Amino acid sequence: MTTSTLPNSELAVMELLWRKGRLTARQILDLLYPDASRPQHGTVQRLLQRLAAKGFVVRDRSLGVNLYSPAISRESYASAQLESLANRLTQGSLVPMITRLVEDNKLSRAEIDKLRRILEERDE
Amino acid sequence: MTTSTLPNSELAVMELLWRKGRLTARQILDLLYPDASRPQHGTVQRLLQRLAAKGFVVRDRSLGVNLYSPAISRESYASAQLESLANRLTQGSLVPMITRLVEDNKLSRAEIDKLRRILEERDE
DNA sequence: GACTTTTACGACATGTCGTCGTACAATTAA
DNA sequence: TTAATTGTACGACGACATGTCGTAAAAGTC
Repeated sequence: MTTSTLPNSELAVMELLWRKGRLTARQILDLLYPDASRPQHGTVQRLLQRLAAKGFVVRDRSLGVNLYSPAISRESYASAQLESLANRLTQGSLVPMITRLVEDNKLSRAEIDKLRRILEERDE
Repeated sequence: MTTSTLPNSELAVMELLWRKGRLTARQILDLLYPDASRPQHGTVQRLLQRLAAKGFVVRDRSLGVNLYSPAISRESYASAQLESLANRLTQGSLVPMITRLVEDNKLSRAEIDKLRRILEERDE
């Protein structure tokens, strides 16, 4: 199951779905193009169709209108991307990347604390 | 400084440079296309040129031939990609991604231990 | 039944990727 | 020092991805 990387436009749609949970195409249109002067219907429909084809959204046809919801959580997508990054660059390990971030002080104290807590839970 | 994401072919070149440190175009050609039947010179040269344009490789012209070496370490590139991933998906935080990986048992005990050690060093 | 909304999808312009080939510069061999 | 070989730069292209419309058919509403 190769979780592909989504292009910006599709990610923007997922972003909305992740935030709101469940939307119609029209709602997405309104949120995505608030100042819509032109009829971008097609665009949204296309994006939704591509996302459905990739298995990222689920269509609920039971009502008259299609309701779209995420088929994958943000965390799943994000962690899959992280895994794929590690596989591509550092033999699947997170260690080199995180080491570097720590050395470069890219992680806040709070972030480090949270990470430590998470890692410790698996370690009783 | 937007560290762009490298396409596969360019990443393959960087992979060699990261491994070997410093190579001529010809060495890269031989390593990249061991069974080279066709004259892929141009391809490698093109890739190298694009990488140079993006600032990923350094050219050393001092000798007759160009010597190419990485301008960015694997760890820098990897951690920059990780940062960009976090910014795009989880408000810049690694916590949600790593939490998910831990919950899904995607991290080995060894990996978890290493990460804990790294995080603790910043914490005396 | 006429009008509006929704859906599906073809089309396309633009851009990136991976690859060649060719023209020119530099090196080496005769 | 010419000729042959090797190295460099870069234009060109097909293939495919991306972002966007438009339109035609299906569904729902008045």
